Amino acid sequence: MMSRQILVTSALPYANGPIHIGHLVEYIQTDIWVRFQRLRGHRCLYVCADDTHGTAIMIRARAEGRSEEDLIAAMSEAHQRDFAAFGVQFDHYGSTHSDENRALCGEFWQSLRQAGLITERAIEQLYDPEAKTFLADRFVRGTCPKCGRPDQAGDNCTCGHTYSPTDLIDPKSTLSGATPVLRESTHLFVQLEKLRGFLTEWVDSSGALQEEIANYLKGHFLGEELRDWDISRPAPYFGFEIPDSPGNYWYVWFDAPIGYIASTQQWCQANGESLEHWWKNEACEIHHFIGKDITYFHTLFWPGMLKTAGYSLPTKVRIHGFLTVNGEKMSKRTGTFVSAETYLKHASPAYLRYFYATKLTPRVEDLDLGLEEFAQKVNTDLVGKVVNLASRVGKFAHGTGLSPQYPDDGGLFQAAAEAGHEIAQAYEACDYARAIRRIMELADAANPFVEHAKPWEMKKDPNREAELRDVCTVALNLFRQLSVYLAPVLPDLATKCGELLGEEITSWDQSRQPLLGSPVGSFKRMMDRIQIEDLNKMIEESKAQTDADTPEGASPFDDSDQPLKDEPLAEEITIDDFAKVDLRVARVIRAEQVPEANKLLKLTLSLGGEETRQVFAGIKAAYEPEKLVGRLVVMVANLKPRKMRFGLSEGMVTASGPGGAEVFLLGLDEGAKPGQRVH
RNA sequence: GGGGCUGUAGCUCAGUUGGUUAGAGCAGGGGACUCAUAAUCCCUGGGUCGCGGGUUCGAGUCCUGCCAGCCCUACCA
Repeated sequence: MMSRQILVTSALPYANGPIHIGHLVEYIQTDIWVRFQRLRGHRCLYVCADDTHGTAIMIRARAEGRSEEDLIAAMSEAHQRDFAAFGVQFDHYGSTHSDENRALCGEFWQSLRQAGLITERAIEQLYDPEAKTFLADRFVRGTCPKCGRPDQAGDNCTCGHTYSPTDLIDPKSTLSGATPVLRESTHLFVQLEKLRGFLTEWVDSSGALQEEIANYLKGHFLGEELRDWDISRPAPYFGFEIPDSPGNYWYVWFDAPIGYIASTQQWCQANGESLEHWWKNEACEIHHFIGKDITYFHTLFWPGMLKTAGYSLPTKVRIHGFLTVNGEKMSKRTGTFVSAETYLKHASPAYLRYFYATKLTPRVEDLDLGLEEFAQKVNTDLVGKVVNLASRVGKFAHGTGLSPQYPDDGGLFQAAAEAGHEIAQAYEACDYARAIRRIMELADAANPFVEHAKPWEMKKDPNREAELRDVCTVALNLFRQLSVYLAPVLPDLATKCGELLGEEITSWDQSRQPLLGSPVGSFKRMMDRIQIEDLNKMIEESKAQTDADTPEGASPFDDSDQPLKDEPLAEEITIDDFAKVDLRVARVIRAEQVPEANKLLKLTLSLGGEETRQVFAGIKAAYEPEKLVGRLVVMVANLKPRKMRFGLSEGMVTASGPGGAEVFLLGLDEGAKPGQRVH
């Protein structure tokens, strides 16, 4: 087999927070791939770095009263410690805040200038006069211009409306509380449209992208004119100042991917290699592992930049989905937002590596960590099947050693050796789920062999020692094959296997030849079962950390303060004001879909007797019409009727919640009668 | 509304270019064993392959319409 030269990257984690189990999907996925390539004898360089620039870092450093450099150094250390603990082995871990990166950014910039891709224009942006900084959308809050809700984010409201922060009524800076002013500044843009020909061709036929991603890009971006990419930010900004545009800085997404190259360069300098050999060499493959959220930076801007600057284009951009826990988005409130550090206190990194491997496919699908499934899979597959194989003959084998010739095992070893091709293909294609499935089939075939051979009976008969040794030889060699195949995922298990059998596992080909005639070390427990209680404790601890972040404490209920933050209390009113609103108990007597409406249901409400009202309610995503019929609701009965596209709405049904599927109708206790007023 | 993806046993998923009675693991039920971390082994129940059309001698697999879910994006309130 020809040895390949491969450069691999994972996305650069942002230096604004700790690594959590969601990040780890990607780093574990990448690390498995890298270890696999090395086991196959390929030359593989794995580089990464902290992504350190941008307003968020600047703000956080200020808030903590220290320099940005100080903050990012501490973060980098924490990140690297977490990665190391999970067995993620980089050849080099750099930082985008490095001299090498600054120089490379300058080089890319020059190329873009020379290619005539840079343009300038003035844009208006909100500016915080107290904090003396321009405000990114998320640092502005104000009243929604559409629905009038106060304290909404800079780019969209909980009502679903999207707008520009300059449209907000009464905007406030979240940094200082000051009222931002509109200020004009010059921004620099990359005219991506000029690269359309190249990008279309690359997306279509380079083979670098998963099919669904290529479809998405073609349907979504390349279908219309590509917008200019705003690539600069005015001072103050933590980043690199643009040499030929004083007072302006490269936007963090310009220098972040260049950080891949800068980090490689640092490694090259330390190891006496040339950067060109890795980044301007057709023989060198380049693989980027990223999450779906940063797809378009890596599949449009980045190839465009590389092409313009004369660097190699990615061989593959391998995009994965997000992590969900117990079927839901990770959330601090439910304790499923687990940091790497917290995880490590409760469970072994090997478990997570294995579980992720069983779930990872080449598709851009979200991956669910069901805690029950997690524990069950690790306990059954790894402890019950794989390690058990060694565990059950370990004691016998220590006495006998391995047979000088490989005994008849009914073809098990041979079959497993042949399965190696298929397993390798699956690893190569990032289809770890498939690889693991095949490996577990082998483990499933191995245990019955021991069962039927009954080594424990042989042990009792001194005349059968040779037979016993043969059984051990088979079981341990099958175990060794599994360890080789699992080595990319479980390097520690491979190490322990190597120690037990006296030969380190360093190559995939070790799965093809049995180990014979050598002594066997004393068996040591290789892996423990997960206790589900440990995982529960992990969740509890994560939850507790969140509570600690929001002091108040001592409440027996752990309701979040977020709803109140999202929608603060309205101004005081008198009882007479309240009396103007006529709230009535009503019974839903009909509930229908409105075919043309996305969010609305058409309700017919009875106020008792013959009195009915037709009301359109935005609760389609939250309620099925059939289940509403018959129930009591509270309606605003004296609201001025409103003509809507679908008909007249003669009132309003009361409910809480931000909208969408999270809408909760007000209910009534037993005994209430339609038509009764709510006081 | 537009785009992308998904929909196969209770759960997690496999089903290669369409080809015999649709598979695995786990969970469930029954039994066996004791070397092993209440591990293992044997047997076993369970599916109108989201729904409807079409192409075909033959469709989970191809085409089409619809439904549901997730994501992106827009609009409407």
